[in-house]
Amino acid sequence: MSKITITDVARRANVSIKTVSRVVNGEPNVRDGTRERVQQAILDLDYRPNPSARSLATQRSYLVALIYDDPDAYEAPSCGYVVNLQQGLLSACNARGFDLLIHPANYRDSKALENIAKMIAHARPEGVVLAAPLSNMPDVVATIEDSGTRLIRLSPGACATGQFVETDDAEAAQAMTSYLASLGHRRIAFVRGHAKHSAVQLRLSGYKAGLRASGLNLDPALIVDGDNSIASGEDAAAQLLALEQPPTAVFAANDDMAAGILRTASRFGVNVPDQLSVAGFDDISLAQQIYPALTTVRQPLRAIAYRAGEMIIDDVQGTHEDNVIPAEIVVRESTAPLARKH
Amino acid sequence: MSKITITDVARRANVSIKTVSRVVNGEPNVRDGTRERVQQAILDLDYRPNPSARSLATQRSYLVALIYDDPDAYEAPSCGYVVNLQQGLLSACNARGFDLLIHPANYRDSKALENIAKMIAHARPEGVVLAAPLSNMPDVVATIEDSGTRLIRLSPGACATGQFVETDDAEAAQAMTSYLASLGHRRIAFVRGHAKHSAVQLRLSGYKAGLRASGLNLDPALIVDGDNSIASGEDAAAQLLALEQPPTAVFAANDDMAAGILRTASRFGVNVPDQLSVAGFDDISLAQQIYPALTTVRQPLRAIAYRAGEMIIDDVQGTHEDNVIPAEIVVRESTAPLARKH
DNA sequence: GTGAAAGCGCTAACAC
DNA sequence: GTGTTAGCGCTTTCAC
Repeated sequence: MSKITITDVARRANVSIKTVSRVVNGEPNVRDGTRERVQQAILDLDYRPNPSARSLATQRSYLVALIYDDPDAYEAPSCGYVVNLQQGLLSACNARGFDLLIHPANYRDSKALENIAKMIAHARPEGVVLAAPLSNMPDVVATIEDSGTRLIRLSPGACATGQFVETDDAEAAQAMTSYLASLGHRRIAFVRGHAKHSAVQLRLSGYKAGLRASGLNLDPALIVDGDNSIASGEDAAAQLLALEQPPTAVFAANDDMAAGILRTASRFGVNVPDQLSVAGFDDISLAQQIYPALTTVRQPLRAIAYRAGEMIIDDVQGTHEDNVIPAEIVVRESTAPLARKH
Repeated sequence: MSKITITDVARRANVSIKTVSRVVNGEPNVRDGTRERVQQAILDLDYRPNPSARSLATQRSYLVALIYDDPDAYEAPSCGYVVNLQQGLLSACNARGFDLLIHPANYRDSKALENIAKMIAHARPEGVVLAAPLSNMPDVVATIEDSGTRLIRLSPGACATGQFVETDDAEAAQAMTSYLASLGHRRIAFVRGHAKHSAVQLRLSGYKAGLRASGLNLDPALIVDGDNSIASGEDAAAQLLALEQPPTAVFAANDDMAAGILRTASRFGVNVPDQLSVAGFDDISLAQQIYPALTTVRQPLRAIAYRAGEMIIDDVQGTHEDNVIPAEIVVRESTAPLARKH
């Protein structure tokens, strides 16, 4: 409990408290010599500005809040999502002397909106980062906006108004397709996801763009439907492997379906990746637990959250492009260069 | 940004700000009528005390910090641990008007201690909750104690000095053993974990106590060594199933070994749980992902963290017993009543 | 029971 | 360049 105040520093450096304040806040209009004297006094005394006093005087909280869907904690998958966002946002905050408030909101709870409003009214964060899928929910968005707090939404999907940060699913799918093509594959299949998922359409068009960019023709027989489940991946693979000219690579619109493809391949005695390359999307934890470990697309969650933090704290808007963070391709064991024909 | 201050409320209720302060803080010496008038004014105006002003005046921060080992975020297992602790602590904090500060510390980083000290000096939390395994590290503990902040350690293991909250591994192992006995099993084997792990000894003695409590004799042939790995679980199971009188239930000192036992059983054509019941310890995410899903012991992380929060905020010590939270037995598919002999 | 006044540690506005 | 003086919104004496 350092009881050292700005007055102590001022006395020791033989200046007024205002000058100390200037030095602490890096304001101009301080002679170099004075500045150094003050800095020395700060070091000597191990002075730390009192954040409450500062907040009170500036009418600012130096706080950012992260609101996310309350992960029903014993389920692992969503935990990774949350923890990554926390870390990314935390680095942005700490680098700027801000603190982070976390607020898990259970949207199935009727009091969720009330709790959010209460938290904002109580802690008065300078901005709120709203994670998906909450970022898609109009009432949640409205609640935060009504509070007058700055709001950055993460991957808001279709209704992308206001400020947001996201990854471009189409671009990522294109990159993965191009990656598969770069391995020499010419017959690259695509397994679509559930039609309702808005990202699905983007991933499909990214696949098409990837083919085009790689100078490959689109063969409609190589595009099959799935519904995001493992089972549908199994079915899709069975269908594809039964083709007269089966694909040498399959890109599934999510990891679960890719896992299903792996299963079918194993059942058909098709070796992955030697005879068939398989790629997924999302990088769920399953992706590295199955064998062969799945090559997939990963959202750069930390970078996304970091960017959101910057936007709030540095009060920047950024061009649309600044706020679309490219996804990463994670190459694991399920993809390999096309085997040469004999 | 509610700009309503205590003065506004005082004016509307025709009292002095001190009286409003009394009402807000539930202090005595306010006539009932006055109190009601003030409360009505607070509601009418939607008044929220300014936390910074309060902190400044009271010299308190109304903050609790949670320090945990920085989960290398893309690995799921540790995420669940962290998120559960956060949630438990958060509920304790929110219920008391406190906020939670999270501080992931990477102990492999040479600046970790410095960062912890910096966080404490900057934010001045009223207490720190230190999660395992950091709670075992003398330098981390010393850094926090030097700051003068109140410290509660979680599962500190051997060196349990000062205040801490933990689960009793021995008691939990005893409960699981008794549970297996209650299913009718008389030959219950135990697979020990890595000798270096301090909890291992406790789990073994809990097993022994469980047998005793259930009126079963200890058969040394039913206690085999493992090293906490899946492979060692496979070996142990092979050894146990080869016995003249094999066990009808196996309790492994951790989930990984239990998973290994499941594998061997499948290889031997032994059906789990019909012919063999298998139980683990820890409830790692793998436990519910494998088939059959594993019956296991789970640390009540939320309850532990909640208790730690209480200790800090309510400034209670609690008896040793209050601070030992019993683990939960999670019954899934890998255990069943002993099949009757024909 | 209630209120007036002082002060928590800082920044902002304005002198000098 | 530097210092003086008021607050920021609350709690805390201590008087009434």
